[in-house]
Amino acid sequence: MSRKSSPTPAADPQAAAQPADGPLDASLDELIGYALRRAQLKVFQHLVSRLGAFDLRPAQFTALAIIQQNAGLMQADLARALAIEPPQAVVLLNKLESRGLAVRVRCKPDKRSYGIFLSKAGETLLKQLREVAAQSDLDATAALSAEERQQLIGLLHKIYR
Amino acid sequence: MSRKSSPTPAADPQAAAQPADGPLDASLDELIGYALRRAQLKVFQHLVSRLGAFDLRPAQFTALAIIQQNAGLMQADLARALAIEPPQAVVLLNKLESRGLAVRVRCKPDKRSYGIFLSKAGETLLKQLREVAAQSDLDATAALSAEERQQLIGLLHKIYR
DNA sequence: TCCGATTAGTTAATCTGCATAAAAATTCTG
DNA sequence: CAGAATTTTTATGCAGATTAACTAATCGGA
Repeated sequence: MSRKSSPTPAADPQAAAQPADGPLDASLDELIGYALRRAQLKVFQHLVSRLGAFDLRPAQFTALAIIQQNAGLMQADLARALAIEPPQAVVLLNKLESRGLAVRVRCKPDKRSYGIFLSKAGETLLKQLREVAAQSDLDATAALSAEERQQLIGLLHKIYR
Repeated sequence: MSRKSSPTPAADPQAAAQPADGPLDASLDELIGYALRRAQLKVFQHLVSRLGAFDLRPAQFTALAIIQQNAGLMQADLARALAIEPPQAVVLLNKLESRGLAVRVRCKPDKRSYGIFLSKAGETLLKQLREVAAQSDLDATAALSAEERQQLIGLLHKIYR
């Protein structure tokens, strides 16, 4: 029995899987949100399987890219950039650091915070990961032409910019 | 390590407290997967907040649409269509049934399985929900023109079809 | 017919990801 | 210097999802 009266239904970050493939139709294909979800799921899962070879998850890959692009940033900045809460940034960084991919460096002026940097190994790995991700992207969107990909990127940017 | 010649340029807390779209760049914007995820997140969260008024989540809305479009289907079919595991379909259906939106009807030839149907109330609500979802879609993609929306839908369909 | 294998659905235990809250350390301010 | 504010960390809890195990019903051959 579900005794879930749900007093606060609004704050719901990541929800369950919505769509799928199969013979069944939901007659929802004209909704951008529905199409977005299904396409995103496919591309995402593709990337997950590729990053699995490195025992990494997409969020960790993204974190590495953010750290490289903003070397020396603080954890709070990283959390904001990833749209996660600070405690999550801690566990994420712990993993990256325990693998020797990133390092926390105490800030001289403010000893509360750290500057975050990629290690040499992190830099090297990230370079590989970028190639892997780019290839995964191409594979997952093999049905599109190069122009269509650019078109799609442009449209998506308009939505979230 | 490396050159920290620029003394902590990360001191850029920024007033814009927007989650995923902050001042920080990940240099990942040319990846379709990255753009897809960010756009999907925005549109999805928009829909979540709209459906919150009905105490429903996107997966439940999708389930209603699938049930309507495939009246009499079995739970295993529903699970497959939603890309979820059977136990999850049970929870989902329990919720819908306890709200009087869907019904399980014992199959005559095979008393193990049920046929799933929308109730009258389910039909009525789904009609509303389709309008809500369509409006949410438009709101979340207000930056796009009508043509661009059609273009986008077409490109997305190519990815997941 | 009867017994084993299979299938549909359910239940329960567990895992995971994420959020909220509180704690610890440091800095800032008046 | 005392108190407020901040950066990070720890602790706790919750909702969603997966696996394994259980029940009930059907099927298939000896």
